[in-house]
Amino acid sequence: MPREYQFPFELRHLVYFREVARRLHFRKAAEALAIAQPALSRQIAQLEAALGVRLLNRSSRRVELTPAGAALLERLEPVLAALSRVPADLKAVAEGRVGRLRVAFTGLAMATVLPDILRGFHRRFPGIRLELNESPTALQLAALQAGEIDCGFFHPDGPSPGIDTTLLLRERNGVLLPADHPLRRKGSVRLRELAGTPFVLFPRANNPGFYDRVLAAFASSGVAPRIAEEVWPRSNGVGLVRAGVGATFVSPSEARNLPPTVIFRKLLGPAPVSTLVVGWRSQPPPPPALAALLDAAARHAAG
Amino acid sequence: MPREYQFPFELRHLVYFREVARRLHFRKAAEALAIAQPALSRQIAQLEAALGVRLLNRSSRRVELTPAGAALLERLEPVLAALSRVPADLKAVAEGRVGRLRVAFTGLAMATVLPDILRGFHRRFPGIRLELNESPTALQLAALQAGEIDCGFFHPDGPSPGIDTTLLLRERNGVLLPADHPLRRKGSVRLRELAGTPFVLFPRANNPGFYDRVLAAFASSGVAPRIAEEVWPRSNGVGLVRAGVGATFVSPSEARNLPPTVIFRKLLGPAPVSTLVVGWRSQPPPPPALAALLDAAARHAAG
DNA sequence: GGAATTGATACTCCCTGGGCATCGATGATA
DNA sequence: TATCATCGATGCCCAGGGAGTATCAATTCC
Repeated sequence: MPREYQFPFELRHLVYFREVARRLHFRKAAEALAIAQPALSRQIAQLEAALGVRLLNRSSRRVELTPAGAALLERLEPVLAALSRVPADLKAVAEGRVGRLRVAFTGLAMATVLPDILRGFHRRFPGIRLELNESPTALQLAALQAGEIDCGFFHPDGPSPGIDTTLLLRERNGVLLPADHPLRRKGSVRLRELAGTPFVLFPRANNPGFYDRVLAAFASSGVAPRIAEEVWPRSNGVGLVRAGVGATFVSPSEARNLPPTVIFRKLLGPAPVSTLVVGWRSQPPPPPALAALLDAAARHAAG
Repeated sequence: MPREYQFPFELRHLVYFREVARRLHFRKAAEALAIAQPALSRQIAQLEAALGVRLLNRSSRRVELTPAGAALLERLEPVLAALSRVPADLKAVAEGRVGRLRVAFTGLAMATVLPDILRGFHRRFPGIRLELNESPTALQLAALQAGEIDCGFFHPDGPSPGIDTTLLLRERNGVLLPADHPLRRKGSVRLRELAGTPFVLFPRANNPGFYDRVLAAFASSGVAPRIAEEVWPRSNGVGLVRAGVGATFVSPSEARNLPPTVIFRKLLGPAPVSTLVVGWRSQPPPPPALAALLDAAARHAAG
């Protein structure tokens, strides 16, 4: 009997028993298992002793299952089948062929680079299930630290300890104006010209770095911003602009995917700068599936 | 690494790994497993080598699961849980507390003793699932020999090799007459008085012993039977009698459960005798669940 | 910077699984 | 009916390897 940690038997006993129970013949089963018949007899006897139950009625001419033996065989089949798949499955997980990635992103990420990155990644790694959740930068950083997500697409406000990042996007923002805005005829505008225009921004806590860059741009233009609304996620800001509530800031990449019911104009002079990175825990090093996604992101940024 | 019969690991490795994966702490896991920490480290290393995959990232201060380790833990939980139930389940099967019995019976058995036997048995062994199938005697004997049923309630025609039986019922049959039969006023009749009455019998092959006893009873009464129909199962014969097709033979026990739309009369003089037994394979000896059913049947016959 | 804690390693012991030879039992065959 | 072949069980031995003890190297905390 094996040392008892929890089970009074070992996988060996179960596999041996299954072979005997299938063939109802010790010698043939032993041959199939590539062991000698006495060894098999002893292992079966051990298993019976460990369970305190007779599994096989055997004369020297016939071997047959007891009800308990039949019940054991029945229960064993699915268990052993599941275990036999484990090695190949784990290899696939380790190599990144199958698995799961928890990915967080901001609205800007989804409006710009993320769809392309995911499309290419999913084509090359169809076995990886992505769990995508929109989330503001601050929450993404906390979730990364806590190990709740594997990577995030966010807008960094300086470096974070233990988090590595790759820059994906760094763009001077332009402004998004309602279709009936007085400056709609101009090809580009200056912040100073927008002194009287109400702006749609977002809660500072969700991305303090960019929020402060917005205020800094206003300040260096010598105007004070009129903040009409704060809205989150940012994608809803476009609707407010279309509704004529005010203007807002968007990056050129984002503007390309907006309908012509709103007007995008480049900013001359001071302008807030959006940065988008993908970030992940530096320790432990990214497992293969994550490494593949990060690689896809980096190549998208470069190409 | 264990000798490779099929799996590159043993249950021990899996249980050890689960403990470490749950606690993320080798020393505490070793303590819980009641082994020394070095032994645990080595078994985990072996498991990783066998799978060709790193399961845990460990520094001397932190232990964490790799994606492959997380996948393994996920797959292990249900498997180990299923295996941990096996010993108790098999014990229950071996003791006859749970299980399955395949029981065949004839119409007469169901019309007489079987319901009582089953009611008592099921109350005392609620864990035993009964699979009940009506089947003629000859088929029951073949099914017993082939191991397709565990016991049968049938009408033996002499002893069968390898089959043990217990007598449950041995009754002189009476006759079942249509309500408008000329002899309906008599309290009992003789076969000789039924010379002109057509009879509803059954295919001889389904119970040749009883069939021949019927013919013998007619012969010793000096009359030749008029056979109107042969029908199977026998319960349908009652319907034909009620329809006025003819008379048939039934045992007094069976007659007690028949509606007053047909008339049962005892037979004086020669009469066929019905015997009902429960039979089972003599080798191997009946497992507990079957033994309990056989015991219930025997006690019903005695009591 | 020292101390404590953690997982890994070196070495040893001995338990136990496996092989070989053989036995007793059971049908098959002549 | 006597012989033979085949089956599973048993006795004996060997060696592989699992577990224990002592110790090491690395990391973190005070």
